[in-house]
Amino acid sequence: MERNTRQRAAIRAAFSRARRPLGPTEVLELARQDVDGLGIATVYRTIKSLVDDGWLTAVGLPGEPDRYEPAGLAHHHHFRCKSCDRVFDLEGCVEGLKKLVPKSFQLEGHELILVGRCKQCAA
Amino acid sequence: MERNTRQRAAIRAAFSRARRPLGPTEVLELARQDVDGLGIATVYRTIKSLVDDGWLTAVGLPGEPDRYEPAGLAHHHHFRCKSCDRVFDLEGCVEGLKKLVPKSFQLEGHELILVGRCKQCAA
DNA sequence: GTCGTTGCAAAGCGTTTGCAGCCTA
DNA sequence: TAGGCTGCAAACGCTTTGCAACGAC
Repeated sequence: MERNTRQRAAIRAAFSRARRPLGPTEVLELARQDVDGLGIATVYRTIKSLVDDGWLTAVGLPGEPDRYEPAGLAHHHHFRCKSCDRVFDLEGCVEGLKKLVPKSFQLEGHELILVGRCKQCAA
Repeated sequence: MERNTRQRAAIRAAFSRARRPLGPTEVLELARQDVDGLGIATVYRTIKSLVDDGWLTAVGLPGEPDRYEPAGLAHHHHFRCKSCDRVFDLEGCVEGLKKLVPKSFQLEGHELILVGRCKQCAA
Protein backbone atom coordinates (compact mmCIF):
# COMPACT_ATOMS: atom_id res chain seq x y z
CA MET A 1 0.00 0.00 0.00
CA GLU A 2 1.20 3.41 -1.00
CA ARG A 3 2.25 6.34 1.16
CA ASN A 4 2.16 10.04 0.37
CA THR A 5 5.70 11.21 0.91
CA ARG A 6 7.20 14.60 0.17
CA GLN A 7 9.33 12.97 -2.53
CA ARG A 8 6.42 11.36 -4.33
CA ALA A 9 4.42 14.58 -4.18
CA ALA A 10 7.34 16.57 -5.60
CA ILE A 11 7.79 14.12 -8.46
CA ARG A 12 4.12 14.20 -9.36
CA ALA A 13 4.14 17.98 -9.14
CA ALA A 14 7.09 18.11 -11.54
CA PHE A 15 5.08 16.28 -14.20
CA SER A 16 1.96 18.33 -13.59
CA ARG A 17 3.85 21.59 -13.92
CA ALA A 18 6.03 20.61 -16.89
CA ARG A 19 3.18 19.59 -19.19
CA ARG A 20 5.64 17.77 -21.42
CA PRO A 21 7.41 14.40 -21.27
CA LEU A 22 10.29 14.31 -18.80
CA GLY A 23 13.30 12.04 -18.42
CA PRO A 24 14.58 10.91 -15.02
CA THR A 25 17.24 13.61 -14.84
CA GLU A 26 14.76 16.34 -15.75
CA VAL A 27 12.45 15.04 -13.04
CA LEU A 28 15.28 15.08 -10.53
CA GLU A 29 16.13 18.70 -11.28
CA LEU A 30 12.53 19.86 -11.12
CA ALA A 31 11.60 17.88 -8.02
CA ARG A 32 14.70 19.01 -6.15
CA GLN A 33 13.20 22.47 -6.15
CA ASP A 34 10.69 21.04 -3.68
CA VAL A 35 12.74 18.36 -1.92
CA ASP A 36 16.39 19.11 -1.31
CA GLY A 37 18.67 16.11 -1.38
CA LEU A 38 16.24 14.00 -3.41
CA GLY A 39 18.09 10.96 -4.77
CA ILE A 40 18.07 9.72 -8.34
CA ALA A 41 17.25 6.18 -7.17
CA THR A 42 14.05 7.48 -5.63
CA VAL A 43 13.16 9.16 -8.92
CA TYR A 44 13.63 5.91 -10.83
CA ARG A 45 11.68 3.91 -8.25
CA THR A 46 8.86 6.41 -8.08
CA ILE A 47 8.55 6.68 -11.85
CA LYS A 48 8.31 2.91 -12.09
CA SER A 49 5.68 2.79 -9.38
CA LEU A 50 3.65 5.59 -10.98
CA VAL A 51 3.76 3.74 -14.29
CA ASP A 52 2.53 0.58 -12.56
CA ASP A 53 -0.25 2.58 -10.91
CA GLY A 54 -1.28 3.88 -14.33
CA TRP A 55 -0.56 7.50 -13.40
CA LEU A 56 2.35 7.82 -15.86
CA THR A 57 3.05 6.32 -19.28
CA ALA A 58 6.36 5.87 -21.05
CA VAL A 59 7.11 7.98 -24.10
CA GLY A 60 9.45 6.07 -26.40
CA LEU A 61 11.86 8.18 -28.46
CA PRO A 62 14.21 6.87 -31.13
CA GLY A 63 17.73 6.23 -29.98
CA GLU A 64 17.30 7.45 -26.43
CA PRO A 65 15.83 6.30 -23.13
CA ASP A 66 12.10 6.62 -22.48
CA ARG A 67 10.65 9.78 -21.02
CA TYR A 68 7.35 9.88 -19.14
CA GLU A 69 4.13 11.86 -19.05
CA PRO A 70 0.84 11.63 -17.18
CA ALA A 71 -1.37 8.84 -18.47
CA GLY A 72 -4.86 9.26 -19.87
CA LEU A 73 -4.08 11.86 -22.49
CA ALA A 74 -5.80 11.42 -25.83
CA HIS A 75 -3.87 9.64 -28.56
CA HIS A 76 -1.15 12.01 -29.65
CA HIS A 77 2.46 12.22 -30.84
CA HIS A 78 5.61 14.10 -29.94
CA PHE A 79 8.01 16.71 -31.23
CA ARG A 80 11.64 16.67 -30.14
CA CYS A 81 13.69 19.85 -30.40
CA LYS A 82 17.16 19.13 -31.81
CA SER A 83 18.51 22.17 -30.08
CA CYS A 84 17.29 22.07 -26.46
CA ASP A 85 16.37 18.36 -26.51
CA ARG A 86 12.98 19.00 -24.93
CA VAL A 87 9.98 17.00 -26.08
CA PHE A 88 6.53 18.52 -26.69
CA ASP A 89 3.11 17.00 -27.15
CA LEU A 90 1.36 17.38 -30.50
CA GLU A 91 -2.33 16.94 -31.18
CA GLY A 92 -3.73 14.81 -33.95
CA CYS A 93 -2.50 11.90 -35.96
CA VAL A 94 -1.89 10.83 -39.54
CA GLU A 95 -3.75 8.58 -41.97
CA GLY A 96 -2.71 5.83 -44.32
CA LEU A 97 -0.67 3.75 -41.91
CA LYS A 98 -2.29 0.46 -42.82
CA LYS A 99 -1.30 0.68 -46.44
CA LEU A 100 2.40 0.75 -45.50
CA VAL A 101 2.31 -2.72 -43.99
CA PRO A 102 2.27 -6.02 -45.92
CA LYS A 103 -1.07 -7.82 -45.61
CA SER A 104 0.60 -10.77 -43.91
CA PHE A 105 1.75 -8.56 -41.03
CA GLN A 106 -0.52 -7.67 -38.08
CA LEU A 107 -0.45 -3.95 -37.35
CA GLU A 108 -1.09 -3.25 -33.66
CA GLY A 109 0.19 0.26 -33.10
CA HIS A 110 2.52 3.02 -34.22
CA GLU A 111 4.80 5.74 -32.96
CA LEU A 112 5.45 9.01 -34.71
CA ILE A 113 8.11 11.47 -33.64
CA LEU A 114 8.61 14.79 -35.39
CA VAL A 115 11.93 16.55 -34.98
CA GLY A 116 13.12 20.07 -35.58
CA ARG A 117 13.35 23.25 -33.54
CA CYS A 118 10.88 24.46 -31.00
CA LYS A 119 9.51 28.00 -30.92
CA GLN A 120 12.20 29.19 -28.51
CA CYS A 121 15.11 27.63 -30.38
CA ALA A 122 13.85 28.53 -33.87
CA ALA A 123 14.02 32.23 -32.98
CA MET B 1 43.26 5.16 -44.21
CA GLU B 2 41.14 2.07 -44.03
CA ARG B 3 42.14 -1.59 -44.30
CA ASN B 4 40.12 -4.52 -45.58
CA THR B 5 40.19 -7.03 -42.77
CA ARG B 6 38.29 -10.29 -42.48
CA GLN B 7 36.31 -8.79 -39.60
CA ARG B 8 35.19 -5.74 -41.51
CA ALA B 9 34.23 -7.84 -44.53
CA ALA B 10 32.19 -10.20 -42.34
CA ILE B 11 30.35 -7.31 -40.71
CA ARG B 12 29.50 -5.72 -44.03
CA ALA B 13 28.40 -9.09 -45.36
CA ALA B 14 26.08 -9.54 -42.37
CA PHE B 15 24.23 -6.33 -43.26
CA SER B 16 24.11 -7.16 -46.95
CA ARG B 17 22.66 -10.58 -46.29
CA ALA B 18 20.21 -9.58 -43.56
CA ARG B 19 18.37 -6.91 -45.57
CA ARG B 20 16.93 -5.53 -42.37
CA PRO B 21 18.24 -3.27 -39.57
CA LEU B 22 20.57 -5.06 -37.16
CA GLY B 23 21.71 -4.32 -33.62
CA PRO B 24 25.28 -4.90 -32.45
CA THR B 25 24.51 -8.30 -30.95
CA GLU B 26 22.71 -9.46 -34.09
CA VAL B 27 25.71 -8.34 -36.13
CA LEU B 28 28.04 -10.24 -33.82
CA GLU B 29 26.07 -13.48 -34.21
CA LEU B 30 25.84 -13.21 -37.98
CA ALA B 31 29.44 -12.12 -38.54
CA ARG B 32 30.80 -14.87 -36.31
CA GLN B 33 29.60 -17.34 -38.91
CA ASP B 34 32.43 -15.96 -41.05
CA VAL B 35 34.97 -14.97 -38.42
CA ASP B 36 35.27 -17.16 -35.38
CA GLY B 37 36.23 -15.36 -32.18
CA LEU B 38 35.08 -11.97 -33.44
CA GLY B 39 34.84 -9.57 -30.49
CA ILE B 40 31.92 -7.34 -29.63
CA ALA B 41 34.25 -4.34 -29.29
CA THR B 42 35.27 -4.77 -32.90
CA VAL B 43 31.62 -4.83 -33.92
CA TYR B 44 30.95 -1.55 -32.11
CA ARG B 45 34.08 0.06 -33.54
CA THR B 46 33.38 -1.12 -37.06
CA ILE B 47 29.75 -0.03 -36.97
CA LYS B 48 30.85 3.42 -35.86
CA SER B 49 33.44 3.64 -38.59
CA LEU B 50 30.97 2.45 -41.26
CA VAL B 51 28.52 5.10 -40.10
CA ASP B 52 31.25 7.74 -40.35
CA ASP B 53 32.11 6.50 -43.85
CA GLY B 54 28.47 6.83 -44.84
CA TRP B 55 28.08 3.11 -45.55
CA LEU B 56 25.65 2.57 -42.65
CA THR B 57 22.95 4.71 -41.08
CA ALA B 58 21.43 4.46 -37.61
CA VAL B 59 17.82 3.34 -37.27
CA GLY B 60 16.32 4.92 -34.17
CA LEU B 61 13.65 2.88 -32.39
CA PRO B 62 11.60 4.06 -29.42
CA GLY B 63 12.88 2.93 -26.08
CA GLU B 64 15.75 0.84 -27.31
CA PRO B 65 19.26 1.29 -28.70
CA ASP B 66 19.79 2.16 -32.35
CA ARG B 67 20.06 -0.53 -34.99
CA TYR B 68 21.82 0.00 -38.32
CA GLU B 69 21.23 -0.57 -42.01
CA PRO B 70 23.10 0.23 -45.23
CA ALA B 71 22.85 3.89 -46.16
CA GLY B 72 21.44 5.23 -49.38
CA LEU B 73 18.07 3.51 -49.23
CA ALA B 74 15.10 5.59 -50.32
CA HIS B 75 13.14 7.36 -47.59
CA HIS B 76 11.27 4.65 -45.70
CA HIS B 77 10.06 3.57 -42.27
CA HIS B 78 10.21 0.52 -40.06
CA PHE B 79 8.07 -2.20 -38.57
CA ARG B 80 9.08 -3.86 -35.31
CA CYS B 81 7.70 -7.28 -34.45
CA LYS B 82 6.61 -7.46 -30.81
CA SER B 83 7.15 -11.18 -30.80
CA CYS B 84 10.58 -11.84 -32.34
CA ASP B 85 11.87 -8.27 -31.94
CA ARG B 86 13.13 -8.11 -35.50
CA VAL B 87 12.79 -4.88 -37.49
CA PHE B 88 11.70 -4.77 -41.14
CA ASP B 89 11.84 -2.03 -43.75
CA LEU B 90 8.58 -0.62 -45.07
CA GLU B 91 8.12 1.32 -48.29
CA GLY B 92 6.27 4.59 -48.54
CA CYS B 93 5.42 7.37 -46.16
CA VAL B 94 2.46 9.28 -44.79
CA GLU B 95 1.02 12.72 -45.47
CA GLY B 96 -0.19 15.53 -43.31
CA LEU B 97 2.78 15.79 -40.96
CA LYS B 98 3.16 19.53 -41.28
CA LYS B 99 -0.33 20.22 -39.96
CA LEU B 100 0.52 18.52 -36.65
CA VAL B 101 3.20 21.08 -35.77
CA PRO B 102 2.58 24.62 -34.47
CA LYS B 103 3.54 27.25 -37.02
CA SER B 104 6.20 28.65 -34.70
CA PHE B 105 8.07 25.32 -34.71
CA GLN B 106 10.50 24.37 -37.50
CA LEU B 107 9.84 20.84 -38.75
CA GLU B 108 13.03 19.21 -40.03
CA GLY B 109 12.25 15.51 -40.09
CA HIS B 110 10.21 12.67 -38.71
CA GLU B 111 10.38 9.05 -37.65
CA LEU B 112 7.56 6.58 -37.91
CA ILE B 113 7.68 3.11 -36.39
CA LEU B 114 4.86 0.63 -36.84
CA VAL B 115 4.60 -2.23 -34.39
CA GLY B 116 2.78 -5.53 -34.41
CA ARG B 117 3.55 -9.07 -35.53
CA CYS B 118 5.52 -10.08 -38.59
CA LYS B 119 4.34 -12.67 -41.09
CA GLN B 120 6.15 -15.48 -39.29
CA CYS B 121 4.94 -14.57 -35.80
CA ALA B 122 1.37 -13.75 -36.85
CA ALA B 123 0.88 -17.30 -38.08
C1' DG C 1 58.43 -2.46 -41.25
C1' DT C 2 54.56 0.70 -40.38
C1' DC C 3 50.66 1.64 -38.33
C1' DG C 4 45.71 0.67 -38.58
C1' DT C 5 43.02 -3.21 -36.48
C1' DT C 6 41.84 -6.73 -33.15
C1' DG C 7 40.59 -9.13 -28.72
C1' DC C 8 40.76 -8.75 -24.03
C1' DA C 9 39.96 -6.50 -19.93
C1' DA C 10 39.04 -2.36 -17.55
C1' DA C 11 36.54 1.87 -17.44
C1' DG C 12 32.20 4.61 -18.21
C1' DC C 13 27.53 5.66 -17.85
C1' DG C 14 22.75 5.26 -17.00
C1' DT C 15 19.69 2.25 -14.38
C1' DT C 16 18.63 -1.10 -10.69
C1' DT C 17 19.10 -3.19 -6.22
C1' DG C 18 20.59 -4.20 -1.15
C1' DC C 19 20.45 -2.30 3.11
C1' DA C 20 20.16 0.39 7.38
C1' DG C 21 17.73 4.24 9.04
C1' DC C 22 13.66 7.27 8.44
C1' DC C 23 8.92 8.62 8.41
C1' DT C 24 3.97 8.00 7.23
C1' DA C 25 -0.21 6.08 8.76
C1' DT D 1 5.05 0.78 16.34
C1' DA D 2 5.07 -1.57 11.66
C1' DG D 3 6.43 -1.60 7.35
C1' DG D 4 6.78 1.09 3.23
C1' DC D 5 10.13 4.75 1.57
C1' DT D 6 14.58 7.05 1.18
C1' DG D 7 19.51 7.96 0.29
C1' DC D 8 23.78 5.89 -0.23
C1' DA D 9 26.72 2.83 -2.37
C1' DA D 10 27.41 -1.33 -4.77
C1' DA D 11 25.88 -4.08 -8.62
C1' DC D 12 24.36 -4.43 -13.49
C1' DG D 13 24.21 -4.40 -18.53
C1' DC D 14 25.54 -2.19 -22.49
C1' DT D 15 28.97 0.63 -24.77
C1' DT D 16 33.52 2.69 -25.04
C1' DT D 17 38.45 2.87 -24.36
C1' DG D 18 43.50 1.46 -23.22
C1' DC D 19 46.84 -1.55 -24.55
C1' DA D 20 49.86 -5.07 -26.39
C1' DA D 21 49.86 -8.31 -30.15
C1' DC D 22 48.49 -9.00 -34.92
C1' DG D 23 48.26 -8.48 -39.84
C1' DA D 24 47.22 -5.63 -44.27
C1' DC D 25 49.74 -3.08 -47.37
